[in-house]
Amino acid sequence: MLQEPILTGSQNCEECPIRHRAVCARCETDELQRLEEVKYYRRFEAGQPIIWCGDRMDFVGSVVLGVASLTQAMEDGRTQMVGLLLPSDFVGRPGRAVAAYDVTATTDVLMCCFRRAPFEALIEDTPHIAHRLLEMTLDELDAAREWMLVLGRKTAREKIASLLSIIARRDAMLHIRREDGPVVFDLPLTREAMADYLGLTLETVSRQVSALRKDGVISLEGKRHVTVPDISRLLEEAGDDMDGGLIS
Amino acid sequence: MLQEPILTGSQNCEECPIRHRAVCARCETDELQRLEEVKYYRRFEAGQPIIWCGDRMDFVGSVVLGVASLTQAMEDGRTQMVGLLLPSDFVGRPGRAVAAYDVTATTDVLMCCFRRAPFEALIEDTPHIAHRLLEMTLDELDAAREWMLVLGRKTAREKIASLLSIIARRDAMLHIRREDGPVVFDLPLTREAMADYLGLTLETVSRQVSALRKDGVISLEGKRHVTVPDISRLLEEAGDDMDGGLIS
DNA sequence: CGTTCATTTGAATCGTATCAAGTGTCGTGG
DNA sequence: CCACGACACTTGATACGATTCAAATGAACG
Repeated sequence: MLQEPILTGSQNCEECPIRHRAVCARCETDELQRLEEVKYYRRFEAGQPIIWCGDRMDFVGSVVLGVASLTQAMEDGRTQMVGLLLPSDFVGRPGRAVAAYDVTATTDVLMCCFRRAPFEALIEDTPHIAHRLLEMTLDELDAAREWMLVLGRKTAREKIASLLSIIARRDAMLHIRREDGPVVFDLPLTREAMADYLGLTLETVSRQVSALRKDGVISLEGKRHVTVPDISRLLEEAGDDMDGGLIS
Repeated sequence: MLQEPILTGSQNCEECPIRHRAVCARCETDELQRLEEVKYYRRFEAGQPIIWCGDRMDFVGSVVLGVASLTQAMEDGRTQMVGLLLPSDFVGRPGRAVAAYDVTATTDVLMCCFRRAPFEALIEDTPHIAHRLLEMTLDELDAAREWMLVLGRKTAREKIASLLSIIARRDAMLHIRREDGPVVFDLPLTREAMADYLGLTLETVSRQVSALRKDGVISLEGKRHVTVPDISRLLEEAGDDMDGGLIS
């Protein structure tokens, strides 16, 4: 398991892959310097916990590389994913010392961490950071609400199609691609994680993925590599009618 | 329908019932004055739309009195409530000109509105407002995530118990009451609104409310007035084990 | 008194969960 | 090189919970 992928933290903010999307996006050079003083990098292997619910948090930070998940659990073991953390997403809540959710590395993850106390002080007197954080929080709230519609009202098949759409859309934002060609991506989630995301069992996830494959909505190579020949067909299956618009 | 209840907008912020919980909570007197310059009141009758999804928004604002709901709809009519707006809750997203959700008055509602453009300018140079808005948005995000667990993983009975707990908890925050006495409140929602909140049908809501009544978890006078003899019993039914703690 | 609307209740159906078994792939150790 | 277990995933049979469709009840109002 001691592969060393691209996870070497660039110490330099200017070259950081999330420089223009993370909480620091709007910072000027001098503001970045103040951030760098309280920042450090941490790596987590796929499957490893990043934070346990109830733990004291001595840092907040950004996902730089990889995928992490925010989950909530009931005592009897039922769990629900409540956030999918992709590169540039923020972890932790300023002003809160104790974690409210479990955070787990879904793939190998590189986090850019800020010591909590000095970061909170920075928020107070750096409007560029506070503003960006507000903007990001509003975006997350919108995402959470879209997700609520999925959880509350969509069928299993629609839920799977919705999840695939979300991942496809994100991928479309990163890798530039032709307008109407097939979309190709790797699922960063196991069937179980997909189930926790969608409020289903892993068996139902498996069945519905197979069904979408049989119906030609997607095709698979291996278990994780997905090709979507016609993205608007997938969106139709998801029950959304935002036709075509990959860039939200 | 032309009842005129307590919905007379106090023009004076100092006497406003949500003065210390709304977006203006942290404002100093001079900051309040700048807000007052761009503020006006609007009333909405129960059942009336406040904003339609896709509408241009020329204001943002706070719910002062009453209950409103934020809902998302699919083309085929399925709808999911994604926010329950109580007094002091904020409506609208600074920086966004077009409404993303339908907003409907569930009861009679009094809103304190701010013209959008000047309000956005105020955010820029009034850290007290920006900060409070961030704090409120983070709270809403937490609420949305708790709700996602309810939608994704709880049974119909647990969903109803969860909703009643949430309303009971809110009521406990407003009306001071003895530590361990019975909790009494009015449901501000119809069975259909409850169903839209919980991702159920109204028939299932009705059945589960009846079941909780038969099992002595709650008692009803009329359809809407609820008495909870033992709040910890209700929390147990909700599947939460936050025992007793009414104040979160 | 009749209409309307919210709610309740009943019976049948359907979708997803549950329980159980089986497949395929990978890495390890004999 | 093959047997082994571990793990992720698939598939099947059955059970159960919530939906659907339908009808009945009750309160509010003109």
